[in-house]
Amino acid sequence: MAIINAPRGTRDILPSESWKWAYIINMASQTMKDFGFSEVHLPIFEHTELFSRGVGETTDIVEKEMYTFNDRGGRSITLRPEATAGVVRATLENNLCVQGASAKLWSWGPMFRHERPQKGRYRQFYQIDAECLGIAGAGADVEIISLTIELFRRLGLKNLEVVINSVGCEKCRPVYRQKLIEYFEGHKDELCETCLTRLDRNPLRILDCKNESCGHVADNAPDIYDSLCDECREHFAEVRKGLERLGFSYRLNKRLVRGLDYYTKTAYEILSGDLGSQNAVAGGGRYDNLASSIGGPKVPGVGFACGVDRVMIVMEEQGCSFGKMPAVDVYVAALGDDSRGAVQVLTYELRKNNIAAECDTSGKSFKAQMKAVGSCKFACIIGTDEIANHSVSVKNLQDGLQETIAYDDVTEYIKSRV
RNA sequence: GUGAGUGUAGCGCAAUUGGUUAGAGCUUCGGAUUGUGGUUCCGGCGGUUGAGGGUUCAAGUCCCUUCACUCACCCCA
Repeated sequence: MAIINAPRGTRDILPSESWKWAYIINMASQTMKDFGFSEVHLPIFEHTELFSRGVGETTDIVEKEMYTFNDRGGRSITLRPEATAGVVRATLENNLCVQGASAKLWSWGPMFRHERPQKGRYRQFYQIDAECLGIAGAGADVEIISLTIELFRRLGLKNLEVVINSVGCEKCRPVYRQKLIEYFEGHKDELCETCLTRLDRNPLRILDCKNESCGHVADNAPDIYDSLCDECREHFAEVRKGLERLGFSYRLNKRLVRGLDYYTKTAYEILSGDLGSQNAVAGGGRYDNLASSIGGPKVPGVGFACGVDRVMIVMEEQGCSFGKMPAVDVYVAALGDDSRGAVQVLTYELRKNNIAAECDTSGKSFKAQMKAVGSCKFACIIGTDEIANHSVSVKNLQDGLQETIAYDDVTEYIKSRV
């Protein structure tokens, strides 16, 4: 019988990598704390409706990428394809944003999208996510963008590009949408097949199409900046001013249309050239209508998601540091079977004192145990002599010098030296 | 969902135009005067060549099917 393997698009994060993941998450945690964001843990599955209404019925995510199933009660459940909808749901449900209060929340964990896997794209992938809810002003947008940039700065990522745009609001976007439809109607024969269906469903997405012919048509399409209402125009100007004040450089891309319907006003992405085709390490924007689209009051929000898998790829590619790999400091070796019990006792004693210690439990010979010390700093050796003297032979594995230490002093001896 | 490429030991690889019993290296395990690691030396374990079928005297090698992985399209983190 063939061995069962992990489902397509999933993978195991093994010891050789997991400590690097911990480094990234710890860095995120510290950065979030410095920016005043509080961590939340949310469900990995939600009612399907949350995403179909929140993310948008016509988005690729909802149309073809969700892991949806009926649970035993007949409810339609979906493994979260993104984090924002869940955070907004939790904020409303727990009244974190009532009476003018705002909430700054962050989270991290797995997301699920049924796509064909490739470099930097998995069916189960991990995102670090931050959301600022209840603040309509551009200051919140700037804070979120600066948070993203600062996280990457701390992680040591280089050669990133910040791309921003404004996609308008419920007042001005319909106007722009109509202009686009009128324009593209006149160039139907030059559009690709998918763009023809986008024409009446989501014409903004045509701007984003990478098809050459569509690109040429889109080059001459009406400019969104000519259609922005005063409020959106001013908001966008303030975001840009804020970014410049903080000394960030960025690129404007009026064709940046993100694949999720809930974005209003600010949309941005952070791109890396070291990722291959999937070049976004983070993306986000403002979503002032999301709360009301899932049945809540109108609560403005802005946030971002960062792909941990992709950050990892870029960091490896650029040779970034992940800090020190965790290592055991002390190896306790038994010389002769009679001392195996004493070895386990001493090992536990060291561990109780927060000293990382290891001993053999598989019956290895003394020689084999000594071979296993690896990168330890000290070896503690217990044989019949040591048991008789109530002592331990402690060998410094860096200089090879060995001392005999009274058993009761060993923990202190090691503690002061690791 | 579409396209291309790749599947040989735990890992990364080799095997002439199809030709004996598929090989080294690393890892692992054991050993080198029976109480002392990293280096070195010696040895052992390890494979239904992804799976199934076909062509052939003969298939890791050629053909078909299938599965998996990778990259790309699409879309995005």
